[in-house]
Amino acid sequence: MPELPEVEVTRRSIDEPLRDARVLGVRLGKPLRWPLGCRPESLVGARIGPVARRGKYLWMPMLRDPAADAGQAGGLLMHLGMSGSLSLSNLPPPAGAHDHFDLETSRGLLRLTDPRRFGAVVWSAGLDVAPAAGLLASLGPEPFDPALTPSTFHADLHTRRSPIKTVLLSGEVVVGAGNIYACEALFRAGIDPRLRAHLISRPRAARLLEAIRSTLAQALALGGSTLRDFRDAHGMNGEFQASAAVYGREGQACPVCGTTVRRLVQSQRSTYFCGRCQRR
DNA sequence: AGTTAAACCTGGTTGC
DNA sequence: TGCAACCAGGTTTAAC
Repeated sequence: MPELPEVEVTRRSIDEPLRDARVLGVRLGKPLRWPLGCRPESLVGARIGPVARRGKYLWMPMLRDPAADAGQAGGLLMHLGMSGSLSLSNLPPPAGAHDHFDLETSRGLLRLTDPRRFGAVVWSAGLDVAPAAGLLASLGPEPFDPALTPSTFHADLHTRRSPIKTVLLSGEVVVGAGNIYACEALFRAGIDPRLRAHLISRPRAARLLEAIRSTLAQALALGGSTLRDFRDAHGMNGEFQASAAVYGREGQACPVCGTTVRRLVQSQRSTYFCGRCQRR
């Protein structure tokens, strides 16, 4: 479910409601991708700081007041995997079969529901995202980072020989575009997803960067994409999927030229594209 | 070293 | 109706 827009929508839906909330308890369900990395009880008493995002990861600071608090300061690095979503509620229903992490706080219960359990909640000591860098080390720049320019983007693409679709999915050149938005951005940029990244010209790289930004920005404004089950922490679904030109539309007419949208498999993921609008 | 397959899981949909 | 096969928003790990 969650690419950058969905994760950011989620972040915005929990940041303010949980600000300065106290952790009252933790409940763990089945194992997620990685172990929590600390005793669940050790989180009790912490104060939740501003929730941040890096790529598709969320960072929730667990602050301590040194005066009368022996607990360790750090934070929780959270990932929604393929099927995860967070919900925040004052009257939560009993934990279901797919509810694998509950953070009981003074401002409601934050719950991670994740049927496939590709998601994660990992403790990391330290007050910033950076120390949790083990998992974040290979991430490329944020799509809206001003330091990411057509020049740097083009230079990075120039070092990759894989198909551009695969390179975008790797998140090593720019983070945030998953399968839906990589397909949509390539469509908007008029680039064939099979084109090897290093062969992309400077002007086309500039156009692709702009397409990635406009696609992610539009998705964010529409609350993300809800293909099956994505919801923000208040239960609101996204609306971007209705705006998708090619994703999930194999066999349908391209909205621009009418050519039949095709599907192919790259890196074991479906790629949707228009063979006429998108060129090598 | 760089690129590609396999793996982690569950559930919904499709087709015989 | 039953059951096998395939599909799904991600990312690490192992293998060419």
